[in-house]
Amino acid sequence: MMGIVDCNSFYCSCERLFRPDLQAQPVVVLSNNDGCIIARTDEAKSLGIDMGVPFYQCRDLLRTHGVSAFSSNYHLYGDMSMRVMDTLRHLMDDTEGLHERVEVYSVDEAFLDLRHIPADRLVSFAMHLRMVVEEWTGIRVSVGLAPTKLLSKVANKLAKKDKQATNCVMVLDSEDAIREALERTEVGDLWGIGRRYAVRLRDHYGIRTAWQLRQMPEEWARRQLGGVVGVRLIRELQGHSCIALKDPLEKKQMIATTRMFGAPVFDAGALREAVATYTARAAEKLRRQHSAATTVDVFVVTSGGSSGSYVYEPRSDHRYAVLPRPTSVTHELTAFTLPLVEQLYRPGMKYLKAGVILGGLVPDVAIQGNLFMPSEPGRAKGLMDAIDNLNVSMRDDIVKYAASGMTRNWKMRQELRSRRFTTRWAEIYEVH
DNA sequence: TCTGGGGTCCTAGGACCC
DNA sequence: TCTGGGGTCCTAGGACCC
Repeated sequence: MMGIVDCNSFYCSCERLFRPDLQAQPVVVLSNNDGCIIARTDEAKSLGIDMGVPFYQCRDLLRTHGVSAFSSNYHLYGDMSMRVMDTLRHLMDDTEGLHERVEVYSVDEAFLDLRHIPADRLVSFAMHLRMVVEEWTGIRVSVGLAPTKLLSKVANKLAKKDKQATNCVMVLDSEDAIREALERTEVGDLWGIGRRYAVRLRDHYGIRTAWQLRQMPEEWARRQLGGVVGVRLIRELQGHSCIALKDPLEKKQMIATTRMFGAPVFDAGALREAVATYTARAAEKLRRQHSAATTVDVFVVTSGGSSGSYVYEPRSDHRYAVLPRPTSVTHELTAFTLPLVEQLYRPGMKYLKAGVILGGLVPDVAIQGNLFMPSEPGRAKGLMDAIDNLNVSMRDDIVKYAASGMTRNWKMRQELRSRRFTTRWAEIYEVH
C-alpha cells in the first residue's frame, strides 16, 4: 500500500500556530507581491473565496467578513515543513534501513511506502500518524491510503472533503471502496488531469468521473493523454502501482529564480540589478546541491497591452548562453547572464518580471575542464563557501555583489508578513 | 493601479554519427 | 530506375504538479 500525508491549509495553519486567536476564524495567505490568494482555511473557502483570485479583487469581501490576510512567510512555512517531515520519517522509521519510506513531494505533502504495515493495522496506523504530527508540530494533516500513489491521492482528497465523517483519514483497501471513491471523483480532480485534459475528456468522450476514465483502454490513453504518462495513469487507477517512491537524494535538473517586480521596471540598470540578484540566488541553490551549471537562460516578461488598453497581456522573451565550462561561482554566472540582459533590453518597454534558469547541471566534484580556459584555482570556490556561510549564519544577504544593487526599487511587496518566529532570534515569539 | 514561483516529464523533429 | 538502418543528442513546446 501507498499513502499520502497532506497538511490541511498548510500556510494558513502555520500562521495560526502563532495566532491562536485565529483558530476558528477565516484566514488566507497571499502569493509573492501580495498578488493573489494561494491558501485558504475552510472558513475562508465557505465564504466563496476561490484559489488563485487576485487579492485586489476580493479585498472588500475579505474586509466585510473579517478575514485575516497574510503575505507569504517562507521562512516560517519552510521550517514548519521540515518539522512535519522529520516527524513522519521518525514514525516510518525502518530499522532494517533497506530503503526510504518517505518521499517529500512538496512543502506540505509526503508519499509513504507502507508495505511493512499489516493490512489490518492500516487504519490505526494512519490515525496514529495524524495524531502524533499534530501533537509534535501543531499542524493538522489528512491521510489517504490505497494500493497506488494516484489512488492514495484520491483517498486523501475525499478525506479532506468531509473531515467530520472521515476524521481526515481514508483507506481504500477493497475493490468496492475503490469503485465508490472513483465514482465520487470528478475526472478533473485526478492527479495528472489538468484543466485542458478535463475539458477534452468531457467534451470529446463524455468522461466525467474517474471511474469512467478507468474503463478506457491503455492504447487510447497513449494517444489522448500524453503517451506513457496516460498509460501509467490508467494503470494506477486500476490499482497497479507503477509510480514508485522517488529517491530523496536525486538532484534537481534545472534551477530557477524568477520574480514578479514590486513595481514595473523601465530602465536597464534596475533590470540588471534584478537579474544579478536572481543569478546569485540561483547559484546559492546550485551550490547547496553541489552542482554546476552548463547553460544559463534569462527571460523577461513585458506588459504587452497597447497603451490605454485594459487587457493584461504579458509577453515573454528569453536568451540563453552555453558556458565554456560548468560553474557554480556567482560572478562567473553573472558574466554570462548580464550580457543577455543587454540583448533583451528595449528602451521604453515596461518590464513586469524577470528570471534566471540554470540548466545542464552536473556534479561539481568532477567538473570537466576546458582546454581553452585557465583551470579553476579553487579560490573562487572558497569565496563562495565563505559568502554562503555568512549569509546563512548572520542574516540574508549580509554579503552580496554590488551588481545586485543597493536601492532595489523593484523588490516585491510584502506588506502583511508575520514574523519569522522560528528561524530568526530577533523575531522570536515573546510571552510577557 | 493591482494577477506567484519553481519544478517535472514527455514528444516531435532536426542534426549528426557510424 | 535506383537512394539503408539504427542510434544519440539537442531544443522547443505542451501538458502537468503544488
